[in-house]
Amino acid sequence: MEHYKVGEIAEKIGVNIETLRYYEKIKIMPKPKRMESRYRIYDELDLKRLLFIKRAKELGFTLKEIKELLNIKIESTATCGDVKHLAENKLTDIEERIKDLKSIKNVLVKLVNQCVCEELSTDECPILEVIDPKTKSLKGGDTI
Amino acid sequence: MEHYKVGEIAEKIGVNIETLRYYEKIKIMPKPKRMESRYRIYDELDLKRLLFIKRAKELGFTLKEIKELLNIKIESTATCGDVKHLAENKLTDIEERIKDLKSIKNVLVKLVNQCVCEELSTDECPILEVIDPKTKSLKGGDTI
DNA sequence: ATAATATCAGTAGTAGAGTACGGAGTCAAG
DNA sequence: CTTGACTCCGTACTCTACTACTGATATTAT
Repeated sequence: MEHYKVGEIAEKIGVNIETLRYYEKIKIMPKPKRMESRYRIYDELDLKRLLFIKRAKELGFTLKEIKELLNIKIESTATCGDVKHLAENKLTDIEERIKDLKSIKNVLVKLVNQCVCEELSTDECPILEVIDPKTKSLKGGDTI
Repeated sequence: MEHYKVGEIAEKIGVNIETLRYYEKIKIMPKPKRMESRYRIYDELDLKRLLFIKRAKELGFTLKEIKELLNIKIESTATCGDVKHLAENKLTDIEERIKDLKSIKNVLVKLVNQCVCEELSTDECPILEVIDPKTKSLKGGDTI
């Protein structure tokens, strides 16, 4: 099994070393094993976890939410049904994100293909039409 | 045309009044018209813009990026070709977001349908497999 | 007309997510 | 066996995106 020192893994995923210590502190990353010198050692699983965290952040999840996503299966206190229920909520959230991103994408596609930029009055920005006002905010609902 | 006072529109979209003043300050929202009393007045277009900002934020865009998205068509200094080029980059970014969200979605669907939570060892978290490490980070590229 | 409520502008404070700094211990090359 | 690079830990600082507070006007309800 590959293993890395903190500087190596930081380099590999493109984050600051301090970020790794920070993730450890807020418990989104587990405490890594240590060498005799107390240097941290990371493995492939840590690498995967960090890549997931990085991308999920870019996709708009908070570290708190990412922690929940990563812990979905470990919640041994919850019944399988509970976990299922919560996973379903995350799923709904993600489906809505995909839907809205697709709407934005469509507008950009039109913009790129037709190059309509000159033809639009300053007042009508096509991108404003993509969000359906009927979509209610789901904030404050269930969390996993 | 409908119009709203700051408190009304804040209520309508579910943000703090101060947030509206903040958005005005950082110029992501235009300066609104005023009543004789100097009270701000917002209209339907402002409402749409604010809904877009709110949702785009939830989708992981920064206010800076959202500003760029909203200004894509107004950049009259840029040639149509430039705008097109930049819109294409945004498009690529969004397509990748959709792709990765779909991967996460698939894992959650499996989780929900098969309720595999009990069957997995603590070590193997299915969600960690969704991000393809070959995907390079595109940070620092073009911005609009 | 007057109390309660809303808005004004400016400034200060907060939460989340890092990022930097400093002095000490560790390792690897010359 | 020392010099330079790496890592350790704790603490302090930064940046983004708000959020709160204040004392002064403005509007609205009774």
